[in-house]
Amino acid sequence: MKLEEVLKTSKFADERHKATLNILYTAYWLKNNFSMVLKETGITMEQFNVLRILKGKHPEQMCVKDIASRIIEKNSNVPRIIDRLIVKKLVKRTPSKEDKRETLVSLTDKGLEQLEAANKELNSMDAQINGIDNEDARALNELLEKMRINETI
Amino acid sequence: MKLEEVLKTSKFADERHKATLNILYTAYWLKNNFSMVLKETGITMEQFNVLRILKGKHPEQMCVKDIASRIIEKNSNVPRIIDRLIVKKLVKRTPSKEDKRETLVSLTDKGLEQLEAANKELNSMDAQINGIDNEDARALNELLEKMRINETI
DNA sequence: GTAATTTAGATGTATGTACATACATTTGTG
DNA sequence: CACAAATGTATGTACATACATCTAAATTAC
Repeated sequence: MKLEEVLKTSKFADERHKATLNILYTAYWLKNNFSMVLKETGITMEQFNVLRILKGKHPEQMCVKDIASRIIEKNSNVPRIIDRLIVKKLVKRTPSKEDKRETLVSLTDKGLEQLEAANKELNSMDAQINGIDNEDARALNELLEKMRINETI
Repeated sequence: MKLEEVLKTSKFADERHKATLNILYTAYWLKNNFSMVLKETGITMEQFNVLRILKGKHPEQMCVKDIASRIIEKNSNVPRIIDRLIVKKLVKRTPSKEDKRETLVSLTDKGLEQLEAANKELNSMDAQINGIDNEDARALNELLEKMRINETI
């Protein structure tokens, strides 16, 4: 769907302005689709992201700071996301012995299980709704990284 | 900056998967930059968006539903964003006479003034941080709209 | 070796999102 | 006209974000 239809307006100053809004809307659209699928498994997208990051080191532990550095939304409050994952018994949290300031977090068996179930569903959803192939995706990645050329954050 | 550096990982299943994360991150990056500029004027990006939409009809009024249909994040709670703009005296809200269910909202002078000041600063920020030209932007818009080919929301 | 600084994480507050629900008003249908 | 359904808006709750501040622990500077 064209952005003009989505936002019921055609008042874009130029293609650059439209691209900015288009990225914001596409991210919203992606998040919405992901969230719908994840809802069935009872976790939010932010919680899924933390589980996904933990899987990268599984069965080892990661400290909160390491998780935070790999998360997309850098301002996320990782300790609070972990709180909710603990309640659901998807991760466990233990104080570090080397550095007593740190908290170490790792996936539980249940967490790994739920993550893999969620991944399966997300992949099949993505295959259905995402209309680009790997070649398009490569071009898209180049353009996005070109846009962020003056990385300020 | 490459996404690999941003997320401190290179574990992308393929270019499509990377593109998904790249869009999410670029939207986050855009929002963050916009928010930083808007912070000086004391409004959030969501509040700015409502002001921007109202300006499209200024000095006429818009009902809440019309505002909601033009906003990017369709699940936003527009009445509550308006609440906060009222407190800051940037918009005013009056009950509709034609349809007593509706609430009509319009920019105040102060609202218009703040909006234009914010726009000036946002444009100069965009010129500094956004590394694409209009031709790139056109390609980007095409790819994003191709991605959303199976619009489900 | 102790004070100052930095770092890791937790927590409080304001704002926003996602979603369910409530309520008044309008519209459609017999 | 009556009454069910749809519509426009507001509100409550759980979760998340943005950001400031706090505590404890580690690092550094002198």
